[in-house]
Amino acid sequence: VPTGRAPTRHRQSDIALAAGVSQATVSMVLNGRTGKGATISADTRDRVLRAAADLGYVANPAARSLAGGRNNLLGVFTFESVFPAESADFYHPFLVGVEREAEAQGYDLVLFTSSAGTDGRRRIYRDNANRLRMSDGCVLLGYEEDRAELDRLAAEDFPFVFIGRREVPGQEITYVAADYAGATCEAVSGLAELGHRRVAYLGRGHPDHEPTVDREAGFERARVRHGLDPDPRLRVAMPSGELPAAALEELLASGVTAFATEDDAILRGLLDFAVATGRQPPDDFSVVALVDPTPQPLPVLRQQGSGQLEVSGLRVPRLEMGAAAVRLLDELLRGPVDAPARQVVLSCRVVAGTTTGPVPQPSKGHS
Amino acid sequence: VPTGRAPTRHRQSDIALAAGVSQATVSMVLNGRTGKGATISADTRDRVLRAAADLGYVANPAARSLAGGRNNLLGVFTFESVFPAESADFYHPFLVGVEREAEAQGYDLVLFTSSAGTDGRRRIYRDNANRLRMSDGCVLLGYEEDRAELDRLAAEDFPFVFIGRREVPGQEITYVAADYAGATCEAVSGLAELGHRRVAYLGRGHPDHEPTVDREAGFERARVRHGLDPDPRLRVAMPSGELPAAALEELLASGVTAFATEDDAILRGLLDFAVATGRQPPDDFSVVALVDPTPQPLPVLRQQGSGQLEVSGLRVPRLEMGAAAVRLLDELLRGPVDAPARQVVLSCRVVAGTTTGPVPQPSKGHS
DNA sequence: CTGAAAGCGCTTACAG
DNA sequence: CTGAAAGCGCTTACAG
Repeated sequence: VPTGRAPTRHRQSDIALAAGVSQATVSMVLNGRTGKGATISADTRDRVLRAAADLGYVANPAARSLAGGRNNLLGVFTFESVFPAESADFYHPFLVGVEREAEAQGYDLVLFTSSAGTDGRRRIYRDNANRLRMSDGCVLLGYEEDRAELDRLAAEDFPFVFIGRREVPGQEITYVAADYAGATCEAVSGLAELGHRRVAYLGRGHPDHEPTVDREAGFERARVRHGLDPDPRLRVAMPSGELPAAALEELLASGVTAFATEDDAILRGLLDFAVATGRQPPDDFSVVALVDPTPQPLPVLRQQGSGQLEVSGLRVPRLEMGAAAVRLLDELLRGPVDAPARQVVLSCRVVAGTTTGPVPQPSKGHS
Repeated sequence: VPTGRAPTRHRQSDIALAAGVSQATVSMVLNGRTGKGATISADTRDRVLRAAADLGYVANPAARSLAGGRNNLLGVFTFESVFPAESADFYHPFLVGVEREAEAQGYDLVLFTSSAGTDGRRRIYRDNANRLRMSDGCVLLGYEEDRAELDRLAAEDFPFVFIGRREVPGQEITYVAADYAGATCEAVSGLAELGHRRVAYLGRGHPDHEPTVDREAGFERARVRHGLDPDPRLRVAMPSGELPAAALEELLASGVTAFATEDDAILRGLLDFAVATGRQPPDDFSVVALVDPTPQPLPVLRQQGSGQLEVSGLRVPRLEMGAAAVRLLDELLRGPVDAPARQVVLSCRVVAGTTTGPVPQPSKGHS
């Protein structure tokens, strides 16, 4: 006998009593059930409805979902150690997209905030249990995902959608990704069309990370297509996100006229370098960013001409990706259990901003 | 017989089978039950725990809460029509506070995104059900709350905490509020100490809204304390948030030297008026804002001296309020069912910014 | 057209 | 120390 706090609430059996029908009939009326050879006389209907109104009846959602099997709850899980509820966070727009589409589809959202591990990283599996199962299905995101956890999750039959391309060995998983390869190719092609021939790729050099692989592939595609300099020294791996000024000077001295930056930290490092050395894109070199600059103020450049600094490069459709993830998850939940995994790839906008321009006049001879 | 995809999910009876015990024992072990004359042998405990881990067991939250147990799920509900996941939203910092404290306390969060009504307003009661009951308890927020719904919720015995002071007739509810009265008094007293005697209160004029009542009470306290002009025309009610320039001109002509603005729209309207008429706080009049200006750029004033424009006035401790709400809710959930409602009031910081200064020299005689 | 019954997955007295 | 049983409030075949 539970000690619950519920005694004040009425249940279907109370209505049934008041209306002089069975509890099952109350359920049917309240849910507007019709087909299945079940019809309710108008009279009964009215009595039930009136009794329900009189008693201020409210269905117990827990009981409802227990009986019906579904929660109407979509999970949101991120591997990032800080839940991206901060504004100006890179992940925030994904969440906004998820939330809007969840609203449109009539789902509530569970934010798995409880699962921070001792190291500050979030974990799916805690005490050897998968808390995501609290929800009907889950949207996952985060750059630094834990592959072991992801592999284990993929091995279960729990429905989930990753935001971002991720490959799990031996499994097909459902994801919604940005077309980093295509957009990078487009952005770098833009540089080539401006005349740039020695373009440096400044990246983290994570060879196992799909988003990096995609950008590098797009870069290579543009390089081949436009006959850009294949010099391997132009592929700069900077795992910490920092590159010494000396190395940048060396690249410039070697004839590099444009940079593609893989992430925000690298972009900012490059702009800081420009400020520190009195340089100015696009006069001294061009820059394309391979991901949106975050809204934090950018380093102020020497003189920004008439208008604002607008970084050239990709714009990841984060809102749309979040919304698409929810739609995919919804399809997963509605479809048959054995439906195949699906992959959706959304195009990025490529912006011609104020950080790209023609090849600067070489100070030293360079054809 | 439900058609769901649930059969893959393990339940306590599966563990019981695997561990060779009864389902009830599994429940006890999993819930760490001890007292009540119920003890479990270490051996049984281990077997159950191991089986649960092997099967990746996770409790069904609906079943748990139906049976009177707990979910570890805290709800977040806002009456605002757009869920405040947008950055730069007034409500966003509340949510960040809620989320951080939820993480600290080990709760997951349910965002009730599904409950948008046809009019775009969110509703607690939909399809005759209180969906909040999906969670163990709920944090509510939103300026334009629906009193009928709030009253109905208060009449139930569902645990919730409102962020903001709200009074429900005949009920004590638990809330965490900002001390608008005290902070408004402090801010207006600051004006008085600068010599202002005719201070206008620009508000929405919602006499039933507690935050408005509190600010007006604080204003009145300061007025009496400092012998400010009691002229009732200085209490300006502008329900739409807009006041015609002519009315502002009239106030200034009548000798008003300072304004207290109740919300962000009114503040911006006043600053726009200043820009449009070539005026400049604090040279031509002083302004204190009775709520934080949102991060959107403010109207650019004629000349902002050496530094930035910083609006004088209150700073609502929104993060702290969100966190406090979760702590209150946690106490409600841990405490006895009949524990009394609690009210927590947090102080606001009062900032002396760049929009307040000494009384301008009167253009027309005015003592 | 409506009722009796089973069952969703749990928690909690209550017997052993 | 552990099991059998009741019950939380619903939905849904299945009989009438």
